[in-house]
This record gives sequence, C-alpha cells and structure tokens, in this order.
Amino acid sequence: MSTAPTEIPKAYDPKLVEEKWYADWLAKGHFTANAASTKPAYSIVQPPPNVTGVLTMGHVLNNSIQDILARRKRMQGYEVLWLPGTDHAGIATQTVVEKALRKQGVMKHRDDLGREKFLENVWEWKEKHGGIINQQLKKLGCSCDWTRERFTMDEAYSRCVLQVFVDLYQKGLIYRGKRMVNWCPVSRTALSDEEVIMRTVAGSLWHIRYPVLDAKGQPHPKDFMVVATTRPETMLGDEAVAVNPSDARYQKLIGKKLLLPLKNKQIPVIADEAVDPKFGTGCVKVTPAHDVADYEMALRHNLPFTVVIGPDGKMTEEAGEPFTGLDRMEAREAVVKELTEDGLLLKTEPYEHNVGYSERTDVPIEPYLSEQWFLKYPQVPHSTETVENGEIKFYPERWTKTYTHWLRGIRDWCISRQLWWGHQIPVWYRGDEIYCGLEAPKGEGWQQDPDVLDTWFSSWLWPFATMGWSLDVARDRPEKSDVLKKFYPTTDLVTGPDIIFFWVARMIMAGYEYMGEKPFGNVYFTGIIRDTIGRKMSKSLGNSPDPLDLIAKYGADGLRFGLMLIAPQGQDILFDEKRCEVGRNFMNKLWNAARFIQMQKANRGSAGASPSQHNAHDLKVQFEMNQAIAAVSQALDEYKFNEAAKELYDFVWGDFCDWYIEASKVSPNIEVLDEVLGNILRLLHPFAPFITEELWAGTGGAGTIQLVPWPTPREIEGMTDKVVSQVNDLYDFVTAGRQLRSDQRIDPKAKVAFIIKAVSNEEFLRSEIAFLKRLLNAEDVKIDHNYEPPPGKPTVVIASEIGGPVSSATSITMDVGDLVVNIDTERQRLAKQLADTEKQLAATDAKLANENFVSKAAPVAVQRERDKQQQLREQREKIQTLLRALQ
RNA sequence: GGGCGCGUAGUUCAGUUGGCUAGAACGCACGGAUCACACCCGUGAGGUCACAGGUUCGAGUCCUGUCGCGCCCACCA
Repeated sequence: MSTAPTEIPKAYDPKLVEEKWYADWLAKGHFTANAASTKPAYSIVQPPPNVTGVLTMGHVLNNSIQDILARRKRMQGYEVLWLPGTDHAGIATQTVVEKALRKQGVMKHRDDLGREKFLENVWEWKEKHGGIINQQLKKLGCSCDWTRERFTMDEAYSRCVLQVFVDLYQKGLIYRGKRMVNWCPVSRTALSDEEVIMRTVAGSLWHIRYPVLDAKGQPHPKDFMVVATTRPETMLGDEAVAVNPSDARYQKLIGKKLLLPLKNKQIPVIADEAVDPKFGTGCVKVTPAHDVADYEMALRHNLPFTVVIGPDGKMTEEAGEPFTGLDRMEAREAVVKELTEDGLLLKTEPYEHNVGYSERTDVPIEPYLSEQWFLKYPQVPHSTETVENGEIKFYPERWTKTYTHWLRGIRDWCISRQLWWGHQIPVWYRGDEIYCGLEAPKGEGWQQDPDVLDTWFSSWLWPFATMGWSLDVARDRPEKSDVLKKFYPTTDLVTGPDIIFFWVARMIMAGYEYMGEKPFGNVYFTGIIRDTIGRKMSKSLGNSPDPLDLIAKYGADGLRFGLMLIAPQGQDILFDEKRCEVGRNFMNKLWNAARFIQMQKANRGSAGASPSQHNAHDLKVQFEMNQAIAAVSQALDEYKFNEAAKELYDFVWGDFCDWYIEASKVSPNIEVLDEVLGNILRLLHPFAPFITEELWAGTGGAGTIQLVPWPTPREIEGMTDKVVSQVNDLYDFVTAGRQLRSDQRIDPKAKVAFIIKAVSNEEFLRSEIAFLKRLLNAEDVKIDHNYEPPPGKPTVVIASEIGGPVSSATSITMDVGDLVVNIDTERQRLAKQLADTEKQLAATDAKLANENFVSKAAPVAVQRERDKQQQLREQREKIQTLLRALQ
C-alpha cells in the first residue's frame, strides 16, 4: 500500500476506465486458457449467437452470468476456458440476406443468382456484419478466450459436422425418406418439429356437402355426406372421406363412392379408427398430400397422393382451373365462393383452432410430402437417465421434467434443409447409386445432394467440435486435442430454456455418442427478459433497449449489476431501464467509499498508524464482512446471482457505508477499512469487473484483481456475540435519536443533547459518546442508568437486546434546551408505540395462556415467548409512565 | 387435453426445515447543500400474504380445492 494517493474524481465515470482495462486484459492474455496448466480446469462454452446478430438484453443477461462464473473461478484458482463463437444460423441468416438482396434489387428469388453467386453474397454479408456481437460483448467486459473463437462454418468445424454425418449414416441412424414434413412456403424448406410454433387462430369450420353416387355413378339429388373442414382449399386434393368403422350412421355408406365437388372426381368412403365419431359430423375428408393424419390414413388404405399445393404455397395444376396459380389463402376464398354458388356449402361456423407457424418467417406451415434426410437420435435412454439422476444438473431443477418428457416422446429429426447457406449434405448420387463420404466419389457423373443441414446439426457438436475434436471416419476413433483433454467435459452451460430441445438435449446426446462423456456438468437456465408489462422483447415491438446505449449511460458494471439484482433464478425478468440506475448508483457509492478511504490515508500521512486495538465498530464490520463473504459464496455456488448481488449491495451500502464509514469519521482504522474494501472489491469483481480493477489498482492492490484469491471468512480476534449485540443496540439508539429529531422537526443544524438510560452496558456506551454525538449531530450525549425522563422531554423507549437480566427497558431522551417541543407530536408518537407494544403483548399473552402451546411447543419457543412477554411488559409500563406525564 | 411455473406494500422481488412485530430495493411523502457520495443523507407512510377449506399449540410457509396470469407439450378434421 505504498502508492501515493492520487486525486480520485468525485463521480465515477465508467468511460474513463472500461476501455482501458479491457485492452490491458487482452494485451496481458488474462482470458487465454492454458491447456498445459496444472490448475484444475473450469470451462464453459458460450451459446454461439447468430453470426449476423446484434447484442440484445438476452445476450447481456446470459453473458453476464457466464462472465461472473468464469471470473470467480479464475479467482478461485482454476484454469478457465470460456470459449466464444458464432453460429451460421442457416435459415435466419439466409432469410436476412435474401431480404436485403431483394431490397437492393439484386434478385427476386435466390434462383436468379444461382447457388454459387448467392453464397458469395452471404459470405460477404457475414464478413461485413458478422462478429459485431463479439465487439459488443467486449464492451460488456466478457472475459472470453477470444484466441479460441469459433464459427460453425469454419473449415475445421465443418469437417467435424460432415464426419458426424458420415458416421451416423454408416451406423444407419441417418436415412433418407419421402415423408410428410413441416414446410415453410416462404423459405421453401423443410423444418423440424421444433421450428414450428403452434398458435391459436380464429378460423372457420366449413361444412361441405359431398354428393353420394348411386350404383350407376349418378349423384342422388338429396343424398350427401357432410364433411367439416378448416381448410377447404385442400379438398381439391381429396382422395376419400373417412368415417369411424363403428359409426352406425354411416355403415351403409362405407365402400360407396362420392362425387368430389369442384373436381367432379369419384372418391371412396373408407372406414378408419382415426376418425372420432363424436367430432363434427363424424365424416372426415382425406387429403393424403396435405395433412399428416390423412397421409397416414392414405398409407393404410392405399390411396393416391394428389399434390394441389406446391412448395411455394401456390395451387398446382393438379388443383385445376380456376384455382391453379392462386395462393393457398386466395384459393380458400375461391373454393368457398364456388361451393356457395353450387349450393354445396351447408354452413360456416367460427372455429378456434391451432395452426403451426414457421418460427422464422411467421407464416402457416404447410404439411408437405417430400424427400428428406432424417436422424434417429443416438443415446436417447442414456441421455434421459443422466439428467434424471443428476449427473447433469439443471438449475432450476424443474426443467429436467420438460427435458425428459421430450426425450421420451422423441421422434426422428428432419435434418435436411432446402437452403444454400449451411453445410451441404455429403451425399452424392449417380443414377441409382448413392455415396456418402467426406469427399466426392471418384468417377464421372456424380451429383451432390443440394440440401444443407439444419443449423442445429452443427451446433449440437459445439462443446467438443470447438476444442480440436476430429473423428476418423474410417477407424471410428475420435481424436482428442490437449484442449479437449483438459477442458472436456465442460463445467457449466448457461442458456435459455427456449432452446432446451433445439440445443441442450441434442448436445447431451452428441456428447455421449462422440466423447463417451457428458458435455457439461451443470446447466443454468436463465429467465426470459421481458418489458415492464411482461411482453417479450422484440424488434417489432420496439420495446427492447440497445444494450450499448445502456452501457454508455450507466456503465457496463452498472448495467450488469443492475440486471443481476433483478434476475431471480428461473424466473422471467421484467426489465426496466430504471434498474440500471440502481447499478450505476451502487458503483458510484463504492467509488466514493474508496475515495473516502483514500482521503483518510492522505490526511494521516504515513505517520498516522492505525490503532492496534480493534474497537467495537471494527469488530462488527468484520463480523458482517464474514457473513457477506459466506453468503455471497454460497449464493454463487447455488447459481443464485440475484441473492449474491443483493447481499453485496446491502453489506456495502448498509454495514460498510452507513455505519462503518460513519464510525470511521470518529476514529478511523485504515487497516480495517482497507481490508474490508479489498474484500468488497474481490467479491464484487465477477459482477463489476471494471470498477473493481480500477479501484484495486487505485488503492495500491498488487497485480490484477482477476487473479487475487476469492476471500474466505476468517477468525476475528476479540469477536463475541456480545460485541455484536452491543453495537446493534448502539445503532438502535442512533436511529431512535434521529427519529426524535425528525419527529420534532429539529433543524439539522441545531445542536441538541441526548440522555441515554442504559441498563447494563453503560461503560461501553460511555466509550461511544463521540460516535453518538457525531451520528446524532448532538452537542452532548449523557449516559445515565438512573435517568428518569422528565415530562415533556421527547423519549423513545427501547427494549434492549443487551444481555443481563430481562429488565431492560432502556431509553433515549432528547433535550432541546430553549427550543420548543411539540407535545402533541410526542404524545402521538408515544401513543402509537404503546399501541404497537400492546398489540404484541396481547399476542404473546394469548400464546402463553394457551395450555397447548406451553405443553406442546418446543421449550425454546416457549422460553422465548416468556422473555418477550417480560420485556414487553416493562416497555409498556415505561411508555405508559411517559404518556401519563404528558396528559 | 396433459405438464410446469407464478399470484406477498404503488412496482419488482426476498421470506430457509412451520415459531420474535411479514422484510428489501425502487417509487412516494417530509426534512436536509453536514467536511466520501444529491448517482447523496435522515425520517416516515404503505400489506385482510389471490380466495375457500384442512392439518397443527401455531400457516405467507404444509395439504386439498377454486379463481386469475404466464409458459411448454399434444395430428381431433
């Protein structure tokens, strides 16, 4: 502590320190993990944000938490790897770039450019806009190992993706098949089930008559079957009408033919168990090519598949005139119109139902029959068990249920996408031949599958493909780098619960399949950031603040701390910019506390040694510091970041600033001030890296605070329970005295006197007169165990905690000298206090009068109640006496 | 239809295995340029713990039910 104190500015200005320190940390390589280190490993892989994304509040939350974990572990002596990176985000990026290119008039559809040219544009876009988010994370203070930054389309990473594909293909887990898939007509690609979000929409249920044909194939004028549908446009592709085989109403009709309206086509009436006779009319139109349930029925009954809606969402030629070429929604109206004109529409009723929407483009999904690649998930039972038995722990735990429920009902994953941006499927065709391998097969005429893989098919390998993993497909033996050996399995994963299926579950399966080990030990699920009225933050709503603006206004530390303070484990966060003010104010408070200490040192110079004896305030603050260290450590161990933040806030602002620094103005102990501040800086560093480093350096700390050991509670010499309760009582007198001043509207500048009636700790109080005088702004403070407050002098009766006999109604009396006391105010105050006391006493009396309580409750509880009763009685008596004197 | 979570001060949240007068922060009211800090200091007001039963000597806390809000899963046309 030899550095000369420098002038510290009055208000903390984050701009002056944040950039400076971040550059310093990078230059010194503090974030770079060393695989050869002998320290224990701690690792965490960052959920890779979309490469073209910009920082959102969600990222701020997520990455602040990861940074807190990483920084604390560094202080605890771990070799930390926090691996950052970005995701190519196939469909998202492609959609964005397509939109931009259309806007620029470069193309109408990507086919205009062709695959190669289009991809050039995407890469260009990626170079230009990619990685912005990482610059933003640096502003936030994130201590990622940027030397190991990865991108899911890096050469090495891509190789891993293809190796895994080939391997799973060889294992027979990947297969190709013509299936009904979720089709997005805007992106013109298949989607996985997880990319479809169900939405309740107010639609209609149209009841349509299908004429029954007689033996000669002629429609009966009055004989109809009535089907109910929410999608009349699909009737153009109907191949049957189905009824339940046990439905008595339609027994006779099974096997007969109907005339499909608008198409004048004969379709059969079939019987199938899938039909619920109680719903609607009990007759279902069957559209094999455009409905999942119908598709399955068609397979059972050998029906043909007529495709009437094309991949672009428009009606095909099969739909027939005048519908061909219409958009599916236009076709719906046109069909309804024609049916109405033909008198075949029986009725239309409003109907609420669920419709699947594309997560990305927000249009209704079309069930679409096409050739796609599918994956039978590996390691499903094992992945379920390990989360269930806690080998992989979820925080909050309840997400395990969601996870296992999904795994138990898991279905094959459609991994092919009809996009260009992504990893092209490593399969080649030549006639009937098919080849799957890392490179194109030798020989002429091979055509590679044009599809790419689902983005998540690359990100599910993230925990190891980023660390130098490689699979020798021929020998089926993974190669492990030193990094992998040191840092896999990773320790913690921090992510949102919205990607528990997309990402977390799949990483677990991939980890077991390819590493033979879990990918991470703990998964912390953050809440979702919402606005003050609970809406999700979104660009379109305009309710999501730009984190960079917030950093500029409140400082990165202020933003981080403010956010952590309101982020309870597992609950959504209602974010209000005001929260950042709390963080910023707290940083400023800390700044000024440090400034105070600096000034103390300057005042005393090197000559003024600290008192060697610790006084009661020193002991008390050290006691509270121990509590804080323990509480913060435990909260962080349990991933309760808001509790840790709250604990720090209360200790710093309350115990340290409000009481200890105030006491220090009477008799400072620089050593203790330094020690407590030092510990505060260490505890706070994971939350607020910049200010703590700045103050650490500014107060003469050695090296970087990042590598200073995490504090632990220590034995305090001279510390007893009695000291703590004595000091608590002392503080109670201060509060009570201030109450009197405030009640009686005594000008803060007016010096008044106080007389304290002590019971058993007179000597201690006498030693604290200077302290009392200062905090009460008093001219004089007297301690007198015989003092009886005279009538009219404002007095607060205090039930003392200080040991000794339970005869302890102490008091503090204010003597205002010549000033006038408002007797009414005083009477009111006493009356209120008396009422409170009596209320409590009544409750206590009732309890003790209850024989059941006395005999059944724990003896400690009973004794406590008795002590309380005694105290309250004395207190009541004192107050009554005072009050009587005022009548 | 199934599953999960949440209802505590104006607001956002704490509230351990049931047991001192249900706490905090922000906001609000009043007072204050006191020599760390007005991004501050001091004092205060504000709650039938969603509702109804039950268990218990004792319930914000445990159990059952009801209502309200949110999320996830599910192919009833």
